[in-house]
Amino acid sequence: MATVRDVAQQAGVSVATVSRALTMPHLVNATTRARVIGAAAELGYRPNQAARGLRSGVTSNIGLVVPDIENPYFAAMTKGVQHRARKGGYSVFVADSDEDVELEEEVIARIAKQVDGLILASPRGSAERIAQAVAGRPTVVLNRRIDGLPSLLIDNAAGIVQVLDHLQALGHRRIAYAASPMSSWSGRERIEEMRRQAQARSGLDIVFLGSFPPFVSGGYQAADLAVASGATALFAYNDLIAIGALERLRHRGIDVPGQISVVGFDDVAFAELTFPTLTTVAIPLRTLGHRGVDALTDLISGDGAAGEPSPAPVELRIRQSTAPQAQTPKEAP
Amino acid sequence: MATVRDVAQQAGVSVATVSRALTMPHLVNATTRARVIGAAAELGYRPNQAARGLRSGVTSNIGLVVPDIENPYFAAMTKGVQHRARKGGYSVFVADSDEDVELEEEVIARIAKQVDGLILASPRGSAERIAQAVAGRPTVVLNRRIDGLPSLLIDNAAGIVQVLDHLQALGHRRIAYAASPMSSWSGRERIEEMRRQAQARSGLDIVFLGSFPPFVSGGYQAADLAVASGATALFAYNDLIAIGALERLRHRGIDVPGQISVVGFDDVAFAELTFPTLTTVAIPLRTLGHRGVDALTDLISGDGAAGEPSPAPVELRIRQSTAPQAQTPKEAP
DNA sequence: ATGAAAGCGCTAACAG
DNA sequence: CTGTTAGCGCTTTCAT
Repeated sequence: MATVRDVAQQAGVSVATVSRALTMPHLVNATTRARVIGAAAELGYRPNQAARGLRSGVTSNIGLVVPDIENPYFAAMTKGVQHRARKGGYSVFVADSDEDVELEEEVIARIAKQVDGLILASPRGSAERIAQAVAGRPTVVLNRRIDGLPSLLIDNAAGIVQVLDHLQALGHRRIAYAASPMSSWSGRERIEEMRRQAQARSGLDIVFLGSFPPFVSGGYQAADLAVASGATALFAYNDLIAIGALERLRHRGIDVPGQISVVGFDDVAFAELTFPTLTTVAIPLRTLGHRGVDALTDLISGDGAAGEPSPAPVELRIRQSTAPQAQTPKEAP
Repeated sequence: MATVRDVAQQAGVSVATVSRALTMPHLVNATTRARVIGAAAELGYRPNQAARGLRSGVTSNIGLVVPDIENPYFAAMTKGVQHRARKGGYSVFVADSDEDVELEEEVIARIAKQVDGLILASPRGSAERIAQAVAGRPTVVLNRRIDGLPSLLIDNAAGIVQVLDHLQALGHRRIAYAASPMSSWSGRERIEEMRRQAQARSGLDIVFLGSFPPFVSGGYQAADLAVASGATALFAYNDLIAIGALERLRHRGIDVPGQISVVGFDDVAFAELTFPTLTTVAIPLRTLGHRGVDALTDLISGDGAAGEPSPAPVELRIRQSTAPQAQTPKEAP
């Protein structure tokens, strides 16, 4: 465990010079700099970030808070954050709150002092309490708006419009929407847009179902209700619900998309591996993670932050789970 | 950002007393303790772990290194680690090495000084260089053996025996094995056991295919080769390959399990959502994460470590992707 | 361009 | 039981 002192001794200079040679190379003579670098390499010296942070206020760490790292939605975001963070020289604390809002504040408090900033991917939980938990730390929020904190949003409304356009074009006139709990920010945003569209579109009958837990299990419930409602298409709050519905419908022997079309939202990794493959709205999850890190570093360095960026575009991925309404019950194309 | 000093002032005691009241409550008078706790709460004081670690050598942080956080296999392990770590009062640095061995050493070096210990879930990469990168830090390795480091293994051999027993009982006599690259430790362990079983079992013909990348894409290749080999069953190194094979076979119109049975390994979350659902060997991934944290804390505190623990048991989960060899090509039961 | 010294927030010795 | 002091490893004035 070599320290600056060891390197200084080895190089025959003071600790201050070692520090300078490593962090502000231009302030030190080329020859001595080389000696220091050499000594550091020889001893396998790695600076102690904690000590560095204590003195300078810069930890080169960021914190990421997710409700469930095993959920492919958050796993993809995390991947994006990790990737960009590494490139920026940051290490990342990942805090999994286990879907527990109380725990979320606790884990935030635990890491807050050890990071330069935080990225929150917390769809649930009270905005005020979250805002208060991060108290002062530079913080970016993903796919949610919290007053006073910069947010990176996605264009939920556009996704919904694309889905409804698609389903209407296929001749569907009665569509079931499987909503998430209203505790979810994007759940609220999506259902509001659905309501708006239900008003705006004539000849379209939207049946609101739920709420359902935004997991595969929620889809089991949603499928039965959708069938009972007489809808010819089921649009789920997210892919997990849609995937659960697919499974339930298969168990019941109801053909998708022959008898009912199914659409998800998010385009998680497995959406193209289901049977039938899932038509869904692709969110740039990895990119959102990238942009989260970028926004955070901007925030930390004080520059940028020139107004909220526009919501990230989404894209409808048409796969096998949707087909024309009148199609005879056979395999999808 | 309240510090000990602020709390001390507020409570009318010295900083040392504040520190004691918070970390060794039994050493301080009940009345003053209450005053300190009160003052701390009032000011919203949270100790700076970095400073604490610098002085005491205890950071209450652990590091977890995975090749790809988005891979459901590692996501599940991570979940287990997170969960247990939180209960133990630890925060966790998660380092995603992006499947890059060089990067792995780099990220380890970056976090090593900020943690009390490391958990490595790195199937690839040179054992020596890894052992050297963690140099001195308490470290536990998951599902891999590295000389000099405590390992938590799983019973790969038992899993393979169970699969082959199962397939033989179903009448399969010619089985293709889709291997992973030999850079993977468990890949080597599994193929060795397959070779051993191929020798030991008479009347069983094992066709070794590959290696294939241990991802869904690898399954596309494996499926075609398995079919061409005349095998009636395909046993894949892991679930991702198996899932890829399932998809490829479906595209080719080859019925599973009617024409060929498919078996995976790992039982990742998605394995029971494929079509047909995947017969596979369940590894207690979450539990492995738990045990990793436990082993690490034992290692840190010096106690325990009484010899290597026995490999974690695995369990064959028979689902729809396997059926008797002679079965007529129709839907699985 | 370099060194000496102070100090980030905290805990561990050492007194009392 | 409590306060004083030193110092973890590092960066940053302040001198020189």
